[in-house]
Amino acid sequence: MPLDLKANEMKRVDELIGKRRKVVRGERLFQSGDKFNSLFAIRTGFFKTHTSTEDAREQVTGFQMAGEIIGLDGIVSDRHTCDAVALEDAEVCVMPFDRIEELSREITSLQRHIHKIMSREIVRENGVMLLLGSMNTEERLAAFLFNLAKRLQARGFSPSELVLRMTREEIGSYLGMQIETVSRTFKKMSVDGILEVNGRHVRIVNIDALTKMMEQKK
Amino acid sequence: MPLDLKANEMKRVDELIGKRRKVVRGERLFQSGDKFNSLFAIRTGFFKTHTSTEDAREQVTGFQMAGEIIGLDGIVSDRHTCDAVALEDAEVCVMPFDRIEELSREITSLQRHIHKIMSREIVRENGVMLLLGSMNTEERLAAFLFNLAKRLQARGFSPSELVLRMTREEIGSYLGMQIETVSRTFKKMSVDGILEVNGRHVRIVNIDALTKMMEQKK
DNA sequence: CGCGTCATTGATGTGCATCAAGTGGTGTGG
DNA sequence: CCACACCACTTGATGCACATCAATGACGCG
Repeated sequence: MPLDLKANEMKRVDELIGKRRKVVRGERLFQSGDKFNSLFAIRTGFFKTHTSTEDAREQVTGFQMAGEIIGLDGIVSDRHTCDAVALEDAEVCVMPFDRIEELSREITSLQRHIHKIMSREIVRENGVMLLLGSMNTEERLAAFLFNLAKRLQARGFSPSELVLRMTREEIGSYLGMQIETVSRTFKKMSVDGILEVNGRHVRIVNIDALTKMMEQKK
Repeated sequence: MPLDLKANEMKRVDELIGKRRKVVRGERLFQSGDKFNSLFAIRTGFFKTHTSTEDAREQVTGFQMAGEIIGLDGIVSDRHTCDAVALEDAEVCVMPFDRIEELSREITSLQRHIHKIMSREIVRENGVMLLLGSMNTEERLAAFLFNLAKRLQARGFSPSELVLRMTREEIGSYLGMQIETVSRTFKKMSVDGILEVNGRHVRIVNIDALTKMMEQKK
């Protein structure tokens, strides 16, 4: 999201996001129970976040790519309530939340920016609830791919050539379906001429059919 | 959540929440597409929020009771993205968001408070995603009732005597299940001696069994 | 280049949706 | 004040979408 600042403000925001941290593939940026100190802005790489229950059940709650913010879950209780795992080597900006609050008291546009980021996450999760609560498996996978494509496009990548960074299992967890069902649904969509699927390489052949598939009647 | 203020701060926050609005049962407090101006704090009554798609599909995204805040979805795009409907006659405080931001630039504890409210909503939605994505119908209903009971208890009501303000259909929409399944699951839990169910009057007889039911293995 | 992880594919089972019918409670108008 | 209509809910019968079980195939990377 855009955030226009005056030169002197820019400088102060820059120093806020000065510290960097590298996270190698498979490593956790934070995990449930960790003390919350900072938000993280992804510079490069790809993450998943997931919650887990005592009985070892896991639910992937989101996939995040460059330019997105993770860690918002930690604010409410000063502890993180989910895990963030790098799905490929990544680098993040560490943004101490105290400093964010301090600065956003002075820089109105930053304050608004933070609020929008949090609101956007709420709206995003509303969308996932809609997906999980009322769509069948085909619609879910279509919505998932469409969303990925849009985000890649916004970053200047091709919206039709996707390289999935997550396993079928992680997709399944996110979409509330079993790994075999994910696989079969990919197959069906490729038989139907909507996708070309080759492992983690997915090409969207018919974007119109894909969008229609998201809103098919039950 | 607690919010301790000095006397002069208190006064200013008080005037922020000065304006009231009554919403009769069935009426919408706001709906998708409405311009976003204010957050709403529920003084009395009970609400549901739901999203809808073009193809008329609806998903209840939450039920809110006295003391809770609604409208956070509107911040990101300056428009509401869901509907808020009163399930019983209600009164809310109208809190202009501009004023909230203004004040929270001056009152640090208010600023933190707002951030926590938004983060809490994010965490709550994570929980719903877990529920929708990985629990069976019994577990979902158990989790739903347990959550309601906790919130009522926090407000000084009995945690075992519930009067549901929503229909079976609304419960079903929230939990991603059909109305008949909601009904049958209530029945089963009452046969199992966990609940006593009489229409919208529900008594939790065996809270231990209820909590165990939330974490049964798949 | 071999081994383990990830993905595919087929066969079978089942939890929940769907279809269908009926009950009870509540408000309304004759 | 009763009869009717309407709505929310329940209950039973049936079907299907997706889970589960099982086996094999194909990478990717160390």
